[in-house]
Amino acid sequence: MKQEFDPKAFEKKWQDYWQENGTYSTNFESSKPKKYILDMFPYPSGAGLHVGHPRGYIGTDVYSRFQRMKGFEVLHPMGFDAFGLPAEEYALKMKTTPQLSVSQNIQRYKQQLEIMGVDYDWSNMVSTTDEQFYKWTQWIFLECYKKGLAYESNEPINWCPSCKTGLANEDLNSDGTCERCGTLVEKKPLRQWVLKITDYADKLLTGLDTLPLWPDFVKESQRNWIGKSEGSEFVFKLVDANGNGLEESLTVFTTRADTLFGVTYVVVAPEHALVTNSAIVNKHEVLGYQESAFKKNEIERSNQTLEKTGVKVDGVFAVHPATGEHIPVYVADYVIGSYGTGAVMGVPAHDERDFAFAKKYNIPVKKVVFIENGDRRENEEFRNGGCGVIFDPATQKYAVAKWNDDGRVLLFAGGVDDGEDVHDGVLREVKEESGLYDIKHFEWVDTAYAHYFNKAKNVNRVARAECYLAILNSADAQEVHREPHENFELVWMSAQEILNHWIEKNDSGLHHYIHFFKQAVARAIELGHDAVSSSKVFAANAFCDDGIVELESGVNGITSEEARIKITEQFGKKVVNYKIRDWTFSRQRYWGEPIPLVFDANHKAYPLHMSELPVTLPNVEFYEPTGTGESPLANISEWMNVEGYVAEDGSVKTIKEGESAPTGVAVQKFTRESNTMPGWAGSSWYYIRYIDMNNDNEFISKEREQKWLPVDMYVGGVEHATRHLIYARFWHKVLFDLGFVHTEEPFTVLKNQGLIMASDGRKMSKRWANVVNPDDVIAMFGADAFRMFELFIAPFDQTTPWQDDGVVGTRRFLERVHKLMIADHKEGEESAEVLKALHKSIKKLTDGIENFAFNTCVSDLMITLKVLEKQEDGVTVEAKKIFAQLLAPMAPHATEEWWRMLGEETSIHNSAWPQYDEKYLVDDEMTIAVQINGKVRATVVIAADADEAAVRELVYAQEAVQKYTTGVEIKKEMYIPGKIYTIVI
RNA sequence: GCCGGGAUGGUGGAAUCGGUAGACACGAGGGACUUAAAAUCCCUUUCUAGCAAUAGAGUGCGGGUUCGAUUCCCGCUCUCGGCACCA
Repeated sequence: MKQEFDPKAFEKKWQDYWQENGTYSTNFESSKPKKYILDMFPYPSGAGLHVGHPRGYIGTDVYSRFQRMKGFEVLHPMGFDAFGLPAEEYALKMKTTPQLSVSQNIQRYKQQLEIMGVDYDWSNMVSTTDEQFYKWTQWIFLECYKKGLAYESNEPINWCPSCKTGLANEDLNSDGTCERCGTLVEKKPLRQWVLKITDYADKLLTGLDTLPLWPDFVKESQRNWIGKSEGSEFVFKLVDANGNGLEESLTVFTTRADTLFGVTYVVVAPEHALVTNSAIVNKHEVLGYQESAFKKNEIERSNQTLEKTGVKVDGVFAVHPATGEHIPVYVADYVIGSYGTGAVMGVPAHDERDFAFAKKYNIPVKKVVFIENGDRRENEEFRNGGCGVIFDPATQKYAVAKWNDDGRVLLFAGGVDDGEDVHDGVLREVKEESGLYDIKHFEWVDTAYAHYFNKAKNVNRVARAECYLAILNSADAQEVHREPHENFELVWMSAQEILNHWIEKNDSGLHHYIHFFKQAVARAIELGHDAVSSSKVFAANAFCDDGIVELESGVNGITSEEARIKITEQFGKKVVNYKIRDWTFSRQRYWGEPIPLVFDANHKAYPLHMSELPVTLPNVEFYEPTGTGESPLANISEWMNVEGYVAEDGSVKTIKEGESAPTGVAVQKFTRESNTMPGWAGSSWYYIRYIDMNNDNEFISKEREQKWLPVDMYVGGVEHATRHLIYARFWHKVLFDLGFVHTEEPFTVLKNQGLIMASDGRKMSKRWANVVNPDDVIAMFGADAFRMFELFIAPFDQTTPWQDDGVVGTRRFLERVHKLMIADHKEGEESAEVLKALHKSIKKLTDGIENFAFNTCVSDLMITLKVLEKQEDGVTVEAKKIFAQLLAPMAPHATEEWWRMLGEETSIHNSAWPQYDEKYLVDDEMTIAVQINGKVRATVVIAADADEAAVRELVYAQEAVQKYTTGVEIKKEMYIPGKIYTIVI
């Protein structure tokens, strides 16, 4: 053993030793309990790994080493996801074939992982591009096909003109550009295979509730992506300009059935079938609009700030399902053709988008949902009433009642007598209370329901209050006779002053006044009377909250929730909608798994027989995408065209050279499906294959599946929160329903490693020239120091910047450990101090590694090392061994070296994880902080079993305590055992 | 806009069944060793005042509960992520 700590001298040696001796190989038939620990396998790009990538691999490496030492049979495999666009693009750029470049990239990745000393068993590695692997990817596709989950479609799909392939929704950025190249995708009708993931939408959603050990944000992202929305559908019959019924009708989807009576128009997406209806009078205009809408790209269409556009459909009217009213029909591209029914009911009063549209096209706004203020109470007495917002155009001020007792400012308001018309009643009250009789315009603005307690009468009340806008002709006031309890006077204020006053009061009882007032002012501005109020604060808008719905105008209403149920039952039906779309599974590219189907002369599709798998990719020189909607494979006639026959099970068997069909079976010509699968296919099930890599007969044997699934710990990047993790869960659930796997979910625990940013705060990227290469760090500091720093840098799941000069800290630590290890052993009994430090450390590390709290584990070992280092007569060999074992998962090379040096003959990584003994953990004395008025003024050290009286005596013996307590009255004191003695003076 | 995280020294971060804030590490400053430098070792390092003892302030901001709040409650700000004209 050298005196110097020299990682270069032993790292490679042990890496070779571990591989040669199968130190980490998995015994699948072991009787030990299993732990399946999995990394999201990398996509081997040409750039290699930077220091951010291995963070997750190091985390699972530590975790799997720990579990192995704890006695589990561990499966911690690694592989490569290498089909798909990026690999093909890279090969094209390098003027080579993807077969070659992928195998080179895999070699490079493998090397980089190897020098980190990660505990993969490389003899158990998968690549999605291996024929023996994708044979089973094709098999799973066929199972989906046979179950009716794969269908051929010619619907317009996302087409990337640059990548020359169709893409799934999941392959797009949120702005509608291609995730690969940033090009705007087009909608293009294309023959394609689609997987019915929507059949599993509900299972994918409810399954999330069975995954308590997944990060919440991942589950939330998936819920968003699936986008379940429960609502109602209503059918609007259509009539022509003469009121004659048309054959077609219009079905709309809404989550706000309670607003049905507020519908003043209906609107369809440009894609909607109605657009081509023969009854339309302004066909030219409507089709022109459709064309211009199709030309808009996703960015333009999805830009909410963009003004809404649309065209009225002349000659066709919709019949309101409840009122029978004939209402106008529009085409507008703010309606999404692919969601719901592609048609919506327009409720300007209660939907912001409809409001904006209605304002632009002068469509009436009809309010049917009214704000509800305060909590519902028992035995409420119903009252009708209202209030007035009084505006004097001459002074541009509003009249309000200022109460003399508390200075509050309120609207002029009053109750309406039984039998009296509300409009007239409120007008009368407003005049009488304000004394302002010369009103030229009096208009209803809104209604509210307010719950309150009337102190004077001692009753709970709910008031239906109508708010009116009153525009004065003149502000001459008549003298008002007020009752003693009407202790207020009229004051004039600007709209902003009144609003500020109410906002300051922060009185929930005023909420509906603020709601009323804003609308009244907005209306005054709209009518051209108020020219000074800020239009931003007083902008007219839609009321989109739930409230009270009046099914008949002016009649006491029901809640939105009740109304949705009632209206849906009466006029429509309940419907559930999902945002998630079926999975576009065809790629018009070379580098992917061929879809194992063939077509006969009539383009009837047949699955290939199991014996035909794998359908291998032909090796070719040219594989550029064609852009025609077929993959380059379509041009390889010797591959495309096969002779075969339909077997008994309906699948097709091809006839190879020297073979012939069974007698009596008709031989036909077939053409292969030329599309290939998307890059996500192989990664949707690879975790299953690791368990039974070399099984030629099944994708996994029943026994191994039963024993090894599900994955116990799955670790990877946050970027896979939706796509990969939805696809994999989807296939797993399909395999579950087919009886091939026994669990409904594939991954029990999911953890995401945080990103490591460059030290400049940006993402590490060639583009910014800020990439730190792990090979360089390892060359300088050694693999163990690198690994430890990756663990130490921050909590595992937290994004954090890389620090170039940080690795030196863990390197120094290892050098100090080395010094300790090579020092002479202490003979005889270990000191109590060392035992206590070690056992505390065992406890801390055991909990810490289990919880992925690696950063605090590293720091804990540093603290423990300090205790060991300061022992003047050294530490025993047993203590050194325990310390090495604790460190072994994080620093596998150095600890292996020390372990052997200390006389062990088998690998430290197969040794048993140390157990702590509670008896070493108890302290014999405790430190109590003394707080005086909440501030720590002293600490006392006393025997751990001291009682309160003893503590108190010691506390008051402290000079620092006496300084504060002498001659002062002690108001309160208490002792929180083992922690705090607190005194209040 | 809706939903979900986060905010602590010069830096990365530690401590949350409420109980001595700043562990551990980097960096910085000082010292030892050395002809010198590197490496190593020791000391200091939240801010303000003070030679010091010490005092005051302090966990994004404003309130509240409590003997005591980084931790719990209410109201905000900023920031990162997911979804977004999804009716």
